[in-house]
Amino acid sequence: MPRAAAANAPEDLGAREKILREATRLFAERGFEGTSLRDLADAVGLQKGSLVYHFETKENIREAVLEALIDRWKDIVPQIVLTATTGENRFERTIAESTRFFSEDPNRARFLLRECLDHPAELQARVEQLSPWLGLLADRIKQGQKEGIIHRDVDPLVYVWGVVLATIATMAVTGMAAGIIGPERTEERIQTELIRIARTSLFIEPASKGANA
Amino acid sequence: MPRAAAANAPEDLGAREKILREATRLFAERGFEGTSLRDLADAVGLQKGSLVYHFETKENIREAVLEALIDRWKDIVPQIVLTATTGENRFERTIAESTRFFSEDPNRARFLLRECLDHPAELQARVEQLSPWLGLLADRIKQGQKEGIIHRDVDPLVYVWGVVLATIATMAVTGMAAGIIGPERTEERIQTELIRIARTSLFIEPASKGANA
DNA sequence: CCTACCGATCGGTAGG
DNA sequence: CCTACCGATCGGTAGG
Repeated sequence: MPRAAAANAPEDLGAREKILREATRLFAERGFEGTSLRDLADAVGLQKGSLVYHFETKENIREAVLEALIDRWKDIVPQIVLTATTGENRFERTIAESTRFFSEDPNRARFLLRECLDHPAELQARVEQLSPWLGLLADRIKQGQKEGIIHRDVDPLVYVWGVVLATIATMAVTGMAAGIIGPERTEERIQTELIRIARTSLFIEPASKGANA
Repeated sequence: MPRAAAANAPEDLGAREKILREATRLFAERGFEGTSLRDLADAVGLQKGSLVYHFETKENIREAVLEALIDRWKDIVPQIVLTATTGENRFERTIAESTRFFSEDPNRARFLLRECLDHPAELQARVEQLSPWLGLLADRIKQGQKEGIIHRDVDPLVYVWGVVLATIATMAVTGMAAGIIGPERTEERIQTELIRIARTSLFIEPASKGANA
């Protein structure tokens, strides 16, 4: 019986994970303030007292969801940086890997975007933990500038931040775009154009695929 | 005394506008569900019963805030389209005008972004009303493609949607960026890079200022 | 993990 | 536009 925070008995993991999964979805769709413990308990199939048993407070559930999301993100970032520095088609593969995390579950993007709005200071501190990794990507861009294959007037860190933010925002509201750009192949067209903008605004000349150092 | 929706007596405009102004701010900062009628009444300096007297329901306040925001946006869009089709430095001036509406009050961007998350279907319908204007911008891009000054592989509508969304998202979380890209000239650097990305990914060659048709 | 229950606050009404 | 008040729901507690 996990009365405190850290414990995790065998059967317990299932319950905690189920709660976190449904909480991610509901917080993403309706927001933290728009989701009651009752809503969440119903979605999981428990009584709300049981949620308190596992997490003590609603606020703790929010933090656990954020923590789990950022942990999964951290697992992926090193791989992204590696992709950005080795092999062929680096750029396309880097963007694709960055996008996948959010495109495979847009609720991650929605939850993160809501957190940016609800708790900007906390999110800023979290994102600063990723600074070293973003710095590595920025260094790659600086190197490309010296090599003459990347536009000299790119602001490397701002560019990286812009691409990350644009990816999250695009994925978060992906459903809305259909009304403007038409219902056919909406997601694919957005994805393609996002990559095109990111590539064309970065590299100097050969915009065709496979042309990156 | 305006008992119904449409009325507006002389002294009444002041109260309604005050309520809408504080509601925009609070909904932007804390979200609709995170703002109680009590919070709003305190901010305006009234009793919450008085808010109900003016708007009948909390939901009506949300709709009035959205309506007011979109009305102000609609006033600006035609001017933006005009700028995009005449005069020198069209591109820079077009982006600058598009950005100003949100940069002069980031709470507009925050509220709109929250609405996109809270009520995607409703926002989609609203944005569709702007479709003709966005279509005009897309037409300008298509013309530029024929003239050979804009990349042929640009997806015009998706590009326009992407720039609008990136602008709103950037302005909405502008405070967070300082943690990543440093505290100096943060906003200016973001603005500059956003314009650079938009310009470079659109025009084929002469990226220097003043070079647009 | 459930049942029963708590004070506080919610949006909204009534009456003036 | 205020005062007084309503039932419903909120997050959380107690006890098992």
